[in-house]
Amino acid sequence: MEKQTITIYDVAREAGVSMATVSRVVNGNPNVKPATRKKVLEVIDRLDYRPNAVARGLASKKTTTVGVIIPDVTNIYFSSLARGIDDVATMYKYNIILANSDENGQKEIQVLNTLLAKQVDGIIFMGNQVTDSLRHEFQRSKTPIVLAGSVDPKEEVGSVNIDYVAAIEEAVSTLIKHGNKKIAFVTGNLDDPINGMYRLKGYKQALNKANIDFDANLIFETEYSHKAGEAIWQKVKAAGATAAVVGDDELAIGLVNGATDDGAKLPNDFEVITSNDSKLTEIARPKLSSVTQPLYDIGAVAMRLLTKMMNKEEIDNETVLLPYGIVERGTTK
Amino acid sequence: MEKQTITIYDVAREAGVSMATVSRVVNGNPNVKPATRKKVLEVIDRLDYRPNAVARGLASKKTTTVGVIIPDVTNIYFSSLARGIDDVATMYKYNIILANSDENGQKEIQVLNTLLAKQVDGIIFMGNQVTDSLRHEFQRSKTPIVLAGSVDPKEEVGSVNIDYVAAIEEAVSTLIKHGNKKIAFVTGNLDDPINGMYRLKGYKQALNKANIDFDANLIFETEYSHKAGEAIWQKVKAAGATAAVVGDDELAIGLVNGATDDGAKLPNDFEVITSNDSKLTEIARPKLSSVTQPLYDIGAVAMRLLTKMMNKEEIDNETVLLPYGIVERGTTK
DNA sequence: CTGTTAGCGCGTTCAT
DNA sequence: ATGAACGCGCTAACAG
Repeated sequence: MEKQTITIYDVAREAGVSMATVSRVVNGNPNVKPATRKKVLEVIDRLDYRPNAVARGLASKKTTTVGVIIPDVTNIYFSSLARGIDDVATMYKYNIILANSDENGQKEIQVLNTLLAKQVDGIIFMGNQVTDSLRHEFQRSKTPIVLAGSVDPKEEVGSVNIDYVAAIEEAVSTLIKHGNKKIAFVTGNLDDPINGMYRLKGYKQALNKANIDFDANLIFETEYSHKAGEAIWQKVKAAGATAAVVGDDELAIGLVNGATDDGAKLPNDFEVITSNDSKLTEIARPKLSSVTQPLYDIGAVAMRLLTKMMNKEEIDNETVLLPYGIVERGTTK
Repeated sequence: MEKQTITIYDVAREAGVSMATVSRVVNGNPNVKPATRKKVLEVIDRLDYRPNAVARGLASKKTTTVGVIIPDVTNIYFSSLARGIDDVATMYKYNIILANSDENGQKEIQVLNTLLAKQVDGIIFMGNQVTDSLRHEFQRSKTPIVLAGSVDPKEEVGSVNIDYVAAIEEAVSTLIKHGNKKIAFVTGNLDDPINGMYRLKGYKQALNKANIDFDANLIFETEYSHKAGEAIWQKVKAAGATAAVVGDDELAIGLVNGATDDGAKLPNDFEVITSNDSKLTEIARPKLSSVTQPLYDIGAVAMRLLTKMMNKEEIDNETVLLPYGIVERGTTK
């Protein structure tokens, strides 16, 4: 199994120079006479030499690869972020090791450890919550980490997000303005601070400003899936809600479909505003009104931030908030 | 920047044994006296030692990571395959380097090269077509490669797919049985053999068996997006088609939405059968009838096949076809 | 069962 | 501008 074993040494010998010189031209070190550079380049080309990144990694202590922990690539919200991450990673000559965690705490720290063992230069984490054990692992490794579309209430690690509190407050206020008094809050795991702390807080604030009492029966915690959305419609309806803010697009479509299949006419009989503005919102019928957030950019900016950290550059702000908005499409009056 | 630099040497010294012994216990080599194993393990735990995978890779010439070239993670079809790939990769202790290619030939070979430079143990390729330059790169590296949901007409590289010819023939036949005579064939790039060769062949065969003349005006080549589907509806309609087989779910939903928004009632006014049976088919309204194919499994089996190749096991069949089917949901009578 | 000794392929001083 | 030599952390024979 002699895998392509042309080393820097072969090139050096063939070109009549030393390994050091070859290394220099490969790494673009200017201290090489143009003539010899040309000669070396030529040999490299002729021998079809390809630098071994592993050896390089060992010697330089840099792998030019970053780890990305993602709950599930199959979820359009996360895959959109991932795309942004990969694009700017590529832009900065990094590669991505992608690992699905299913938001399972144990898998997460497991994966984190193998990522660190592989000497990734940095890590981007997407997931429900930064548990203490996870934070512990983060800290004992000096590897830079940034959260994308995920939040650490203690703000001990860099992150890029939107202002979830304000976004949901605005969404709920919009619904209130449309005349709704009983607005369901349908979302995923409330252990995720994005749901249980921020979004819920925004929800309550909007209610408060409108002098509407908070009703715990209007809070629905479920999973991010179309099926879960369909299933929860009856409960939402039974609770007397006339509208809902939903934490995930797929879930929202499920709810909308559940309502529609049940004979409800949206948006007149029921209104919904979802949270991620993924492409699903335009695919659904009626199209989903939504909080807008720049998914691709969240990933892209997170990766950009990470490059700065890996590069030990000065960083003005470890936690960046990107702008959000509200678009009203077919599920609001 | 003293990154956690506890080496195998530190452990050896601290435990009063040689590096070799430490290496043995770390790698589960049975030739170690239980007592010393225990001692070493204890030191490893106390020192919080983590084997450096890069050094290991250099020494063993195995990185336990495989490269995955994907057109776009954001496309549910591919991300479904990716999920299957990652899951079995994890199962076999591999990690995945994920790289988006946008089906851009140049990016593909570019990415392929950096993957090889990083010494991945294997590669899974998803993409339109295996161009000659790509095949050239494949061959000059002795690295195992398998295609997932992608096809190489020359069958020179392993792959896992479904029988696209038969699947589409069956889909079209179903449409014909429903009384349709003018059936549009709406798909992506015809340069992709899956579209231009296999699916198209199945389409023609079905027509042929029903004695329906092939009409080139019913062939629509576009891109895999919802928008493209909406846009092409008017053309499909103008061509007089009463039904369509579509090569991508997002594209199909676009077509369906385009028709519906235009006042058509599906499935009575128009029928459509899509090709991937991704979760989008259940999300859309009406739900999409579809060729079914085990997306997750295609990825999983591809990865499994790759592990065998990396392991130099005997392989009975380099190109495996998984079963497909047809489900009729809301877009067929 | 355990220790010694070579590399793996490349980056990086330190001389020259 | 270029070369010699050492080391990155670990695996893999080979002895013992």
